[in-house]
Amino acid sequence: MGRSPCCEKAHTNRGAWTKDEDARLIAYIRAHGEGCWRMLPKAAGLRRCGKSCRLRWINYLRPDLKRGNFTQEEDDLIVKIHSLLGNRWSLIAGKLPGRTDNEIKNYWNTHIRKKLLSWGVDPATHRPIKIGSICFERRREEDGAEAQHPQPKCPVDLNLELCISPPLQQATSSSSRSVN
DNA sequence: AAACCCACCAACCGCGATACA
DNA sequence: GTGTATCGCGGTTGGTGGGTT
Repeated sequence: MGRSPCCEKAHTNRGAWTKDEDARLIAYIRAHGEGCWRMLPKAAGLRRCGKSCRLRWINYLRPDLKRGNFTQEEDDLIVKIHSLLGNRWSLIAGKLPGRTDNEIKNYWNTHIRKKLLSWGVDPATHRPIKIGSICFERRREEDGAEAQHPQPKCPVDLNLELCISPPLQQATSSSSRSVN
């Protein structure tokens, strides 16, 4: 048995939100607060599914959101936390006030991922990329590509070695993890 | 000026987790 | 203990704008 859809697609708007829809959503949440996303669209007079309302609020309309470019500090922090937690975007977002998981995920995929790859670092493991048994960086030296197209170097102070913070006994006795 | 390419990002989709009857 | 509804997360898609040919 398949999962039932979260909403009746035939009677809901899809795609980009209009100013009027944004205004209705903001007004409703200011008056009633967040929560019960399932009921919200009907109560707010929106032809959207609750999921869509929640996403729009969290990723775009929340008043505490910090818009604009990521700072170098945020950039470094994302890389460091990602090396510990992997693609746990909501957890990473929790360490970056004013940033959303979606925003960080997009930033990772469009900026940081490419930057790490250009350094010869695997974005998934945060370890030097190896091709077969040959290290990526060594290959570059061997084929002379480095001389013709010098690559940016990984910052010295950015520790990309995997470093799981919980002590060994915690790692074996508990699955809960925290980053501070 | 037009066509094409690419990067960015808002939004959607599917699924696991959780709450509740 | 089980089934259902809802929430929240992560992966992916698609529209748009800017740059290049």
